[in-house]
Amino acid sequence: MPKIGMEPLRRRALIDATIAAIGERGSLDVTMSDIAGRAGVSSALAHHYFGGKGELLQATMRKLLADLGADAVKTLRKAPTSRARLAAVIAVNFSAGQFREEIVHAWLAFYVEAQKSQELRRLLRVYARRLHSNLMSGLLPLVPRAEAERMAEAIAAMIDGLYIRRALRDGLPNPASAAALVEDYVEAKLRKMRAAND
Amino acid sequence: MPKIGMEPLRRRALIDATIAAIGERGSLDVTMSDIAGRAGVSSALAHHYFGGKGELLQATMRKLLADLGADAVKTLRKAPTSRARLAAVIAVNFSAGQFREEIVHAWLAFYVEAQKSQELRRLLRVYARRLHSNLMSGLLPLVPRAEAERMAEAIAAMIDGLYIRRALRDGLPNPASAAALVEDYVEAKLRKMRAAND
Amino acid sequence: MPKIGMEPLRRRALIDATIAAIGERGSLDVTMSDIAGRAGVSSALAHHYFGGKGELLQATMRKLLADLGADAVKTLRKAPTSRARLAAVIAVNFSAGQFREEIVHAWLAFYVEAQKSQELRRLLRVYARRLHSNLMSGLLPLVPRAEAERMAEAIAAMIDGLYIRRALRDGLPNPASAAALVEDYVEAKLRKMRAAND
Amino acid sequence: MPKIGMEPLRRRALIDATIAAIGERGSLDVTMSDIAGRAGVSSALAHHYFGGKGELLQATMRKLLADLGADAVKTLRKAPTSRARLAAVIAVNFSAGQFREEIVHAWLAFYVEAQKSQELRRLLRVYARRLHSNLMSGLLPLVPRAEAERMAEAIAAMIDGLYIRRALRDGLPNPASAAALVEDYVEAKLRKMRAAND
DNA sequence: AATGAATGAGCCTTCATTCAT
DNA sequence: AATGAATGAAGGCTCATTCAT
Repeated sequence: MPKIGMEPLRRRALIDATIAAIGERGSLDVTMSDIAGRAGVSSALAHHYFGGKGELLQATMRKLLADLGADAVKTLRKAPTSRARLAAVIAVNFSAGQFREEIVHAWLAFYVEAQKSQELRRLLRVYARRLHSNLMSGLLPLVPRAEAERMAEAIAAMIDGLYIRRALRDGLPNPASAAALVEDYVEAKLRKMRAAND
Repeated sequence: MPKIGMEPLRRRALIDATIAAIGERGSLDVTMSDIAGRAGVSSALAHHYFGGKGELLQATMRKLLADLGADAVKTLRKAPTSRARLAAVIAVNFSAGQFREEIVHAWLAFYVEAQKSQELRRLLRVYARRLHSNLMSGLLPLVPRAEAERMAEAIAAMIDGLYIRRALRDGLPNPASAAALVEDYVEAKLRKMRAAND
Repeated sequence: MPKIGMEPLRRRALIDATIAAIGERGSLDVTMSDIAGRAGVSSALAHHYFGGKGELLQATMRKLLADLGADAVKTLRKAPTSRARLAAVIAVNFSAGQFREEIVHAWLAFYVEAQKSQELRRLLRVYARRLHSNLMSGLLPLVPRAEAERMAEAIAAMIDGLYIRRALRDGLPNPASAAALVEDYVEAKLRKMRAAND
Repeated sequence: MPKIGMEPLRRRALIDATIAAIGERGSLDVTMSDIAGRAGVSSALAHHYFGGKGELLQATMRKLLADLGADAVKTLRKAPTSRARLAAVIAVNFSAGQFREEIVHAWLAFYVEAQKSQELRRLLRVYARRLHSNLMSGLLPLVPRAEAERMAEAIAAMIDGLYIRRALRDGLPNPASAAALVEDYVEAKLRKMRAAND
C-alpha cells in the first residue's frame, strides 16, 4: 500500500538531518548521502523533494530562521515593557533552543555560504532586518533614534560575535554568561543616557 | 634572469593568491589550480612548496595572523597611555590593511574551517589569546580585573561580529563607524566605572 | 530490462576485468578506468562497489584463491589413496583453469604487491598454509613427518617457481611438463624412502 | 674546483640506492627522488647519468646479474668435481651475498616488471640461460642429457620458488635450509640414477 | 513513494622529466 | 658536475545528479 502524506514528514526529517550533519561536521560540506542516510532515506529522495543540494540548504536555513522567529514571538509576547522587550530579544538568541552547538555551527556555516549563494544572503538579510527591527522596537522608547541605531548595531554584532566564539571554543561561553555580556552593554549605555538626562 | 632563490617569492605569491581567491570566492572551497593560476604557476608547484592544500591554507592563515600581529605591534608602540593602548588594539582590527573585503572573507572562512581542522583551530586560539592579552593590558590599569575580563570578552565579540557583518553586507560598515561602535561601548563602560568611583 | 540486482553481476564483472587487465599488463599497475572500461562501467561505479582500488585488488585475489580452493576440493574428492591425493594437489595447480597466462601473471603480481599490502600478505599466507596442509595430508601416510615437511616445502617451492617461469617465458612450460617435473621429484623421493625401508 | 671522475661513483651510488629502495619498499614503485635522495644527489642528476627511470632500473638489474655471475665464477673455480660444481651453483644462490632480503625483493620485483619491459625480460633470460648452462655443466657428467635437462629445470624452479617464499615470509627460510632443500632433491635424483645403473 | 543503479565532472595529488644556471 | 625550479600528464577518488523501475 502506497504510503500517503509522507512528504511533509520526509521534508522535516531531511531538514533536521541537515542541521544535525552540519552541526556535527561544523561546516556545509556534508554530502547529500550523509544527510539522506541520517534521515533514513535514499539520497535520490532528497533530490526528489528538494530538487538539489542548494535548495535543501536553503530550506534548512529557512527552518532555522523560522524557529528563531517563532521563539522570538513567543518570548516577546510576555514582555510588558520596552526594557523587557529588549531583554527578551537578546535572551532569545541565547536560549536553550538556539544557542546549541549544532545550531551555532549551522549559522556560522550559512554565513560563509551566503558569500556564494544569493538566496542565502537574502535570507540572512531578512533575519538581520528582523533582529534590527525587534531591537529598535525595544530601544526607541528608551533612547534617541540615532543612539538606538547605534545600539542595535552593536548588540547585533555582539550576538554574532558570541556565536562565533561559541563555535570556536569547545563549549564555552555558556548561554547565561553570553547573554549577560550583552545585557551588561545595554545597561552601561542606558545608565549613561539617564545620567545625561539628569 | 636568475633561476635561484625562487622559493620565498613563490611561497609569498601563492599565499597572496590564496587570500585573493578566498576573498573573491568568499569561502575556502577554492581549487589548488585556481590559486596556482593566480600566482602564475602550476598547481604542481604549489604542492611542491607546501605539500598540500591543507598546509597552504594553514600557511595563509599564519600569514594573516602574522600581518595582524605586526600591525598591532606597530600601532601599540605609539600608544602612550593605557587608554591609548586600548584604542590602538581596537583600531588595528579596523585599519585599512585589515578590514578589507578579502581579508574579512578569509577570516570568516577560516573560522568555519577551524571546526574541521585542528591546526587551524589552534592558530585561531593563538590569535584569540593574543587579542585578549592585548586588551587586558590596556584595561587592567583602568578597571578591576573581573570587569576587565568581561570587557575584553565583549570587545572581542564585537570585533568578530563586525567582521561577520562586514562580510555579509556588500560594503557596509565602514571601518571608521565599526571602530566607533566598539569605542562607544568602551566609553560607556569606562564612564560608568568612573561614576561608580565618585 | 530490470535494473535491480545488478550488484553481484557488476562485482563479478569487475573482478574478471581486473584479472584480465592484470594478465594483459603483467602487473598490478592497471588503472581503475581501464578495469572499469573492460567491465563496461564507469570507474565511479567500481569505486562505489568496492570502495577503492585496494579493495578491488583484494577482492580479486580472494576470487583467485577461492577458485583454486574450489578446484582443489573438487579434484581431491576423487582421489582414493594418499598417493592419489598428493598427485591431485599438484595437478590442480597446473590444471587448465589455473595454469593460464592471465592467472599466472596475476599470482606473480600479487606476490610482489603483498610486500606492501598487509591484507594481501595475509591472503597469500592463507593460501600457503592450505597448500601445505593439503600436501601434508597426502604425504604423512607415506613418509615420516620430518621428511613430509621437507617435501611439502620443496613441492610448494617448485610450484611457485614454475609459475614464475611460466610468466617469464612466453608460453613455455606447458602444464603437463610442469606437473611432470614435480611428480618426478615426488617419485624420486618416495623411491628413496622405500629403498631405505628395504 | 670541479670534481672530476665523479661519474662512476655516482652511478654506483645510484644503483646501490635503487637496490636499497626496492628492497625496503618491496617493489619497483619507488620514486626517482627517493632513490636520488638515498644516493645523496638530486633526482635531476640521476636522469643526467642514466637518462631515465627505465634505464636506471635496467642498470640495477644488470648489476644484480653481474654480482651473481661474479659470485658464481668465484665459487665454481674452487669446485674440483662435477658434483662439487653442481653444489656450488646451487650454493651461490643462497649465499650470504645473494639470499638477502633486499636482493630477494629486487629479484622478485624485476620478475614482475619484466612482463612490461622487453629489455628486462631479455636480461632475465640471460640469467636463466646462464644458470641453466651452469647446472648442465655439473649435471651432464652425472646423468643422461634428458634427465639433466629435467633436473636443471627443476632445480631452477626450486631456486626461484624459494626466493619467492623468502620474500613472502618475514625471514624464513634461512639460507642453509633453503640450499639443503635443493640438495636433498639432487641427492634423491642421483641416488635413483645410481640405483638404476646397478 | 522510493530507490538502486549509474555517471560526468572535477579536484587533489604524485611523479618522471626538462631546463636554465 | 650538479641542482633548484617548474610542469604536463595521469590516476584515484568524491559527489551531486539523473533515470528507470
